[in-house]
Amino acid sequence: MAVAAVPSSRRARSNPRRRADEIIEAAAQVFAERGFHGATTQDIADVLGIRQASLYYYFPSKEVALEHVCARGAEGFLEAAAVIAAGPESVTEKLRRLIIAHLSPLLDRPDFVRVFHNERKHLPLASRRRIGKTVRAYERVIEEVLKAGIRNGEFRADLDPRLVTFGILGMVKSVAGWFDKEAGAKIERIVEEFFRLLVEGIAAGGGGRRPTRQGG
Amino acid sequence: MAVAAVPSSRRARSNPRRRADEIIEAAAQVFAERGFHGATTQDIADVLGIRQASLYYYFPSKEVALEHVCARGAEGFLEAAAVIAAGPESVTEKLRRLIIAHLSPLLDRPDFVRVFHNERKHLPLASRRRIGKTVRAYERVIEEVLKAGIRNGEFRADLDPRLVTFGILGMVKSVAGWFDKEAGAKIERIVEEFFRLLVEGIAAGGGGRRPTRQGG
Amino acid sequence: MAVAAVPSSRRARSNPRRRADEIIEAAAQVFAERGFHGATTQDIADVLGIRQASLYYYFPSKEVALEHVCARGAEGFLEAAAVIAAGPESVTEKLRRLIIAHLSPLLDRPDFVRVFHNERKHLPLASRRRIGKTVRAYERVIEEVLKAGIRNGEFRADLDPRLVTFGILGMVKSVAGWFDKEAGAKIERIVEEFFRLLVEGIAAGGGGRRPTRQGG
Amino acid sequence: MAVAAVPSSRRARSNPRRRADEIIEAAAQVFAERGFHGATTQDIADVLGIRQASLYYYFPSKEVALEHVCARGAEGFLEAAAVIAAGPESVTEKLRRLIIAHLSPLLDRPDFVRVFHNERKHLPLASRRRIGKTVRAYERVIEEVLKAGIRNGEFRADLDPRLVTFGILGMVKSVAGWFDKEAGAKIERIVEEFFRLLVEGIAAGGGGRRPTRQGG
DNA sequence: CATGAATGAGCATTCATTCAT
DNA sequence: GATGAATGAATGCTCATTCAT
Repeated sequence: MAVAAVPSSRRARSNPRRRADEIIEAAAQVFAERGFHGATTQDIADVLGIRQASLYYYFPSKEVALEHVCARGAEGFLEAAAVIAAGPESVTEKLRRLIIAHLSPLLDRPDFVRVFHNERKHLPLASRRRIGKTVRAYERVIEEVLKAGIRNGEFRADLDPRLVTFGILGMVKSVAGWFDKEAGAKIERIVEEFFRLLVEGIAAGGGGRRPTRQGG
Repeated sequence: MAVAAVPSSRRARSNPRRRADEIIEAAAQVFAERGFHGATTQDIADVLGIRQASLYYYFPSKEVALEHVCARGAEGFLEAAAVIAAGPESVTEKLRRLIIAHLSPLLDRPDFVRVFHNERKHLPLASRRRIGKTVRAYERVIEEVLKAGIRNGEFRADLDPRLVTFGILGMVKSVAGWFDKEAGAKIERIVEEFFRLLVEGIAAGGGGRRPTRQGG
Repeated sequence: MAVAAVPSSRRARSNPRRRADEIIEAAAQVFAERGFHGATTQDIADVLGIRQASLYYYFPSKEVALEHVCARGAEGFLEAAAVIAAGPESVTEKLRRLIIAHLSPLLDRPDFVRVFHNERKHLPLASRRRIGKTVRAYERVIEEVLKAGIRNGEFRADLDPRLVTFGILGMVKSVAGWFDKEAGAKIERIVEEFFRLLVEGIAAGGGGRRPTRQGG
Repeated sequence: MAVAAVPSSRRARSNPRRRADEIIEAAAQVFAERGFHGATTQDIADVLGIRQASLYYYFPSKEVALEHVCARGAEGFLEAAAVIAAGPESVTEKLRRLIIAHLSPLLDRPDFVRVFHNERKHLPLASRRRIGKTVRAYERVIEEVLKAGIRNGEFRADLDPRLVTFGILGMVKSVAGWFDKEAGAKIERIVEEFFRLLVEGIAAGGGGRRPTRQGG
């Protein structure tokens, strides 16, 4: 699952496709670390050990590099979620799978996902709009799962599906910010923890206990 | 907590202290919108209707402006949380209050909070370290509340306090990203929804129910 | 003939209006010498003894500088020609005046005129179109004078007004290319020579003589 | 004089000499359209449908390409003019033939001629000097014809041969600038019109009428 | 207080050119 | 013959910052 770790390829025979991907990968890394506007094309070139001008053999502008990075960062999210939503499982199980699907990409392309989350606002208008539509479609998929759960009684009837969608995504998205630091924490543990937190809540023991304003 | 409603102040005789605050406020607005490196001092000057060079009468560098913005964005978080944590209420109620305390600043200085969250990584090393310590202290306060809840039986015994802390903060922090769009949604509704989500979970009926891998 | 228009200037500091004009003047000089694309902004700065970046305080792009230069290079041509065309003189005299009017600007702003002639094709589409209209209007003014001359019998009846217009303009325009080298040659001499060449032709004796294909 | 009708030659086995000529032809086209410094080697390659690097198989530098283009643009002018000047015809007829000789190359290699006229100033010093000598020799040939005409009484005695040479060349050269637009206008018409304009002048009817300053 | 003018440092981008294949 | 890959050297332009007034 880990990236094949293609050596920076000094030898004559590197696949050109691979080379272009390496460039974008370096861009992802640098954009993730310093932000789009905080990163220079020189930084990207330094990662690759090539001259700055050489970058432009592979992509025509820094902005286009960002588009590529964001595209790969967003890749598959909507499709995976749609497949899960269309499945036969209980909504509770679907929720678990959605969390897994949301977090998995962080394992093999964390920088891409981070850049997609944090730097997509710097995309040129056209691609920003396009990607915005995908994001909203993604949110809608989750919202629909929540609604289905409410309808079939698996989830609380008084849930605000939209707000809860944002809450779930916020919680899960935050993982991108600290996943490196906590690299030891297996992603499965995180998934399980968040899944139970979302389904059962924090409260201990017996059932329908309503937390009261004044508490115990 | 109420918005100070400082009129954009075109008057000649405004308190110099106030004027300096206006500058920082404009910086916060622009940094929030375009990011630190994506924003220019010209952008800030434009918001204020003054010349770019005039900014330097009030702060010595763009970086220092970011420090001011982040400082005000982080202001009070730790103290407020510490006060809540030290209070006599149940940990469940403390959790509710912590959420309120976390979200309130968004009401009167949303740009500052956003910049603090998203741009603090561009701070010079010294202040980044300082602010990092505060953040970790803040996280620890919450973690301790969770641990206390586990100890006294209010919270599930198998909770990972650190992971759940991150989850809660992630969920709550995400509000900063969409609060504008959902301006209609009263902050109280959001607090209530997230509070219940965290305490009770999403599942209907008895909280004790263990969600199973294969679900319904 | 030089533009006076010196409004109240400040102290030792030169009038900002003047300064901006100086920049454009340097640009004209450099564009005339090396062509638009052959000239660098550094070249312009060198002429002025300032740093290259300082140019951008006065104009936003090299292209805009070219627009200014061309604008001043084209300035007044159409108006002057229209005034002459509308005058009471004979068309023959009008022709003489048109030649004078065409050449005079070379005396006080030769570089501007040259750049207008040779580099206008490098203008951005919008201003190129605008200036193209002016040029065609200018040509039409001359063409109309020729037609009037044909109608009233001052000029040969079998003249092709359009072709002759181009011929006249071509002849007169060529002066821009060698005026420097021949600086000794007074402009009045050139005007007179070209005027007579155009009106009487080269042939000695009776103008009515038809040159024959086999000549002599 | 007829266009060689070189098919754009996609075939692999074209004569290498021919191929090199095609490269230069493409260069001429692009230099004519955008100017030497405004044209890129990529532009030239695009015209040919080959890669940019491939150009360097045929010529060692862009500057050398310009030398070739200018050389072909200037080719034959001096020789043709010298032959005409040495002929037995009347100077009037010689003038007509000189005009024809000057304009003919525009028919089969207009881009070369244009580049020679407009871009020769960007040639490296050595070839610029060489070509400058040819040009001056060419001008001298014409000047001598004029002088001969003055001496033998065919031309007006008060003509300034040098100035009139420039005037004639300017008028005739200008054709290069608008020949495309007026492609309908047969070159013969232009020659005839300019020839009569130069010999007889614009004025109608009876002979030695001196145009007066105040005219009709 | 504020600004006009200027600039140093840097940045994205271009482009002619090289060279191994 | 031709090209893919790469690069050195600009080039136009931006921007935070300075400073005399």
